[in-house]
Amino acid sequence: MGVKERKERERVDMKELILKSAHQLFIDKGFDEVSIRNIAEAIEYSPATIYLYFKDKNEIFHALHGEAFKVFNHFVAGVFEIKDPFKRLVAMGEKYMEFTFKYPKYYTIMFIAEAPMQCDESSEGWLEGGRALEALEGIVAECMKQGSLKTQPVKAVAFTIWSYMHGMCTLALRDRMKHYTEEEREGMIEKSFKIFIQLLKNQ
Amino acid sequence: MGVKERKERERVDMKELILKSAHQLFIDKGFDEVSIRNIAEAIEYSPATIYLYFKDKNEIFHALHGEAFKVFNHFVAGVFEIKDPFKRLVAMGEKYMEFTFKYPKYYTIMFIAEAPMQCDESSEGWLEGGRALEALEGIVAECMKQGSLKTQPVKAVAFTIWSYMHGMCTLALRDRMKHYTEEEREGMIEKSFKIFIQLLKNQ
DNA sequence: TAGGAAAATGAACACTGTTCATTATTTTTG
DNA sequence: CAAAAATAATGAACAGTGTTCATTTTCCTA
Repeated sequence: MGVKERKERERVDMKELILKSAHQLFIDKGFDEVSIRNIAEAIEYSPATIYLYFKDKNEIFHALHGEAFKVFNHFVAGVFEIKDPFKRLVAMGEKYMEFTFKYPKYYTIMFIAEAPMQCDESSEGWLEGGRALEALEGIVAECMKQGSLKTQPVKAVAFTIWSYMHGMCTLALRDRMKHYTEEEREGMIEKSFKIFIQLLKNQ
Repeated sequence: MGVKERKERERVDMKELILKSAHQLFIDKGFDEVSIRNIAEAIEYSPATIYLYFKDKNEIFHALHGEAFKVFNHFVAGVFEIKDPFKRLVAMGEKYMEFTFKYPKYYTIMFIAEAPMQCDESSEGWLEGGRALEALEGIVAECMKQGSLKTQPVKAVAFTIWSYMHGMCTLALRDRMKHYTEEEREGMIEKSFKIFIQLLKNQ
């Protein structure tokens, strides 16, 4: 009498199949450029079938949003091996940039795409994202304890750092550095990052 | 024999009519949400007519991109009255934020929307944008001369400041501050801005 | 094996940007 | 002033989008 159980399994499998396919297409083309029909074709089902497993395209967005944060957290996990908190902070920043340019579509869905607003903050993506932010705040707090950062409200400092990293990454990602010459552009991010680190340190 | 001249005038008028209409719709709804048919309907012409005056929707994007930067430059123009360069820098940052939240659609087209790539850097928008960046660099240079900023490569420092401002504004604009409670969110931007100013100053 | 539930689908709806042959208007010419 | 040429505007179409729903197919149970 395990029919119900099997059906449930099949349902989960189907959701995963859709998501896996959407995921792949998404990395290649970006969310807006992937259509329900694309996904349907890839898994050899009718477009209407997708709607039996996901309410709408936004619900697929959600799932990918969560996925992206998981990939991110996994990607930066290595830096927590670093003992010195300030070095860890710097490494975190470097990893952040690396992630941005390695997975621009992920970055877009995580931080740039207009958020699917009906979602509760308890969704996979926001939870996973919150974890990343808490990790940053943890490092910042440690730095303050250690004395490598001036003691100030931890959350606000972490937010300041995040803002800077995010700003720089998105300016580059969205091609808003045309004002700089080719050569300038090359080193600008690197230089700026060093300057910002110095700003933080020299307090 | 002023027919040619009049026709040219009419052509310019028509382009302006289209743009004016597109502009209004755009501010209300954003670029992606405005369709050629919307614009056509607003000016009481057929959609096909639009294509006699603009190559495609992207060319309209361009024009709006330029417009947005003009509005921006006009919006922040007041700060140049301020004598003290560091105070001018701070005022500039405040105006930047004010602009962002007052004209989110403008901000989006200026800095967030995927840039229309076929465009040469000599387009209206980039020129006007370059002017804004140069203004910032000018202020930064003055601050260094005055001693209120540590002497460092001007362009890189200006880019660092811009990155921070841009990052914070886009995180807010794109609703990526859900991790903070309502009360936190209120003051977070303000606090962070103060922290950043202090970071710059205390060198 | 028949009947009912569940799953999958084809076709449609209302949109989108864009093109192009056709029609309407305006200007020039005989 | 009328005919011809040039210009301007359009309706209809194409290929695409997200989404819905009546219909069909598949599966499970009695």
